[in-house]
Amino acid sequence: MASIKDVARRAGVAISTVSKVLNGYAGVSDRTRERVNEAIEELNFTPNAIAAALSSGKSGRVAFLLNLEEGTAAVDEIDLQYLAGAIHRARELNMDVITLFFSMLKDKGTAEVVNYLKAQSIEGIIVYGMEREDPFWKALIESGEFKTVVVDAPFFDRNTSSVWIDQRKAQYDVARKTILENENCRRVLYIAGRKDSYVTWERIRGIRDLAGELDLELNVVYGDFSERKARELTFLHEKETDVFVCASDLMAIGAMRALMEMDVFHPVCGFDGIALMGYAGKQMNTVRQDFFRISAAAVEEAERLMGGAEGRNLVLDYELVRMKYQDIIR
Amino acid sequence: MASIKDVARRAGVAISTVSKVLNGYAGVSDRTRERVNEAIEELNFTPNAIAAALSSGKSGRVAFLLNLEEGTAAVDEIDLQYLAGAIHRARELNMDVITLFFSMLKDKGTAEVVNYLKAQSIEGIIVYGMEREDPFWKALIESGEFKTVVVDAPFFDRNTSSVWIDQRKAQYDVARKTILENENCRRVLYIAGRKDSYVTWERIRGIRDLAGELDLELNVVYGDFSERKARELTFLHEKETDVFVCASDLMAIGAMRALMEMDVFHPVCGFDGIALMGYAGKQMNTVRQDFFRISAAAVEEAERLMGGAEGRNLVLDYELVRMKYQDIIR
DNA sequence: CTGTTAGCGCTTTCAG
DNA sequence: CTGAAAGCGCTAACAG
Repeated sequence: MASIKDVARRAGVAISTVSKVLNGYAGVSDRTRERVNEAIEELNFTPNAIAAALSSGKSGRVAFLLNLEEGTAAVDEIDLQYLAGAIHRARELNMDVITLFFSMLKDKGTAEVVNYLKAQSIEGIIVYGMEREDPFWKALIESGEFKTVVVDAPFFDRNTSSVWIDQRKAQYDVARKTILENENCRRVLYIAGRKDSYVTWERIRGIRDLAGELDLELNVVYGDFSERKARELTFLHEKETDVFVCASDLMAIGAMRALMEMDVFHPVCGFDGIALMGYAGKQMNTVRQDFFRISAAAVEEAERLMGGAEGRNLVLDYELVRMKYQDIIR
Repeated sequence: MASIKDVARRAGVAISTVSKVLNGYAGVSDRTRERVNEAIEELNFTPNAIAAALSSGKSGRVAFLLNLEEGTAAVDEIDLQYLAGAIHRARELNMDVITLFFSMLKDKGTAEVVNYLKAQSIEGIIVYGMEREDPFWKALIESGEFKTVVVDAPFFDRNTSSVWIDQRKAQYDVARKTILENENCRRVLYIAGRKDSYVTWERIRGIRDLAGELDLELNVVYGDFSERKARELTFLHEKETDVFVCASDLMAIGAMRALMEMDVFHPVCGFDGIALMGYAGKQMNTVRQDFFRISAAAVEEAERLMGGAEGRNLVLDYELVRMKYQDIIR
């Protein structure tokens, strides 16, 4: 591989000049810049990212921390979209993302993890699906060692940003749409997610807003994001329920299956907009979160923080959609 | 962060000695080694991986190249297991894996990609799902610039290894089991995968072996790993078929759905062992490939190659299983 | 605007 | 067995 030295020699300039050109710094005459670019071209030179990182002390490396649960197809889809979004955007921004699994770290102490990440020259962390009370993350964030972007949890400070959609409003919207589209929807069963999840609470607030506004009879139960549990809860509460509002598509599928088995109809709505939903064999309203874009935004936000910006709460928008059967093609 | 210098000073030795201890080289007395280790301990020192990489010219970095197709839940599951396996093993081996998507590279020329990877100090590549005639990979591999591990394709040379299960035998086994467990299975519809996929041909050889041995009437059709196509093919051929042997679980699901819709029974068997299979609502035999382990093996193999070993063909084993309904939990 | 120079933290000869 | 010293390829003052 050609090095910056070769380029400098070829262009007849000093390596610092080449460096300036490479990094787009001012203070290089057009003619010199041109000659350098020519030399770069001719030598097919690409700067060595590792050397640049060591020298500048800036690696542009972000750890992408996934909290993989037991292999579940729906979650796989979401996680993989998160990953794809992050990797694509990172590539565009010339950053490195190092994918890690939470399970690889959680049994270690904060100090050890901080050490590991610093040894890897990781400057930023992107965390998905943080839980309400998560001492591990809290400690890591509060160590102040890393720029952190938290996806789907409202945690931000000087060097931490949060990125998510307005869960409360989204839940309100999708439920409202579903209820207004159908007759006789006074009695709502709200199948919420896991209690320890931040989004769960936001979404509950959304359905509560709606219940207050439309004077609905609201029953909140917890399905823990499980299809099976949602199915069971649906059987259990069918008699006293008009409409089933679910905090995830997977649970909505569970609810719809139960209804199909009982051979009764009630409107159901979901949340997320996963492709797997098609398996319910019906249509339903849902909130389409663009995980790819959310994740891309998280990477951008990480870059912003690494550039010295202050943390903030970044709220992205969402879409209400009616999902139909989708063929699953491999 | 403490540096090697701090450790050296604290232990009262030279940094080169510390380096030797860090890398487990011989030629350090026990007493010195001990003192160094103490100092490391006390300073909570972890060597800077970037500096080590720059200095030694060995980054231990592997690009993990996923060929994501249009988001399909079943593939998501497989890809994520591949990814998880690779990342875990890499962490254990103290390697870095950089996840990349094929789609990010395929529109670039080989030279450009080689350059990019080298700039990132990537020494090894792990490729999944290479196709039969893939000029891009062929060129990349033949550039000889990287140690390559090819998963699920029989491509190996001096610095390329292939890792996979014996697809031919696995297909033979699972079909044999299914046929022997059931009566009247003389007429076999084999729903193969994509023609451009290596595994497709191996699996076809497997079913051919069996057809020859048991004197079956074999009809091979191509379902392209698509559930929908398998479903259509099943409708089309039901009359003249006794047993449906599918080259993937997803296609097996498609076949089973068609049979359920026609309200007829025929044995069906699949391939892969994905969890999604439960959605068929029935049981079926399948080949369980442990994607996690395959991927871990691929990473190990990459390390072996980077250590100077020669490429080889590594064949892992598999399991025949009868999959049942699995709850999908988020 | 351009070039010189001193590192970044570690590895790796090579003398002692 | 131990230590001094020369880089790895690049960045970033700092002189000119």
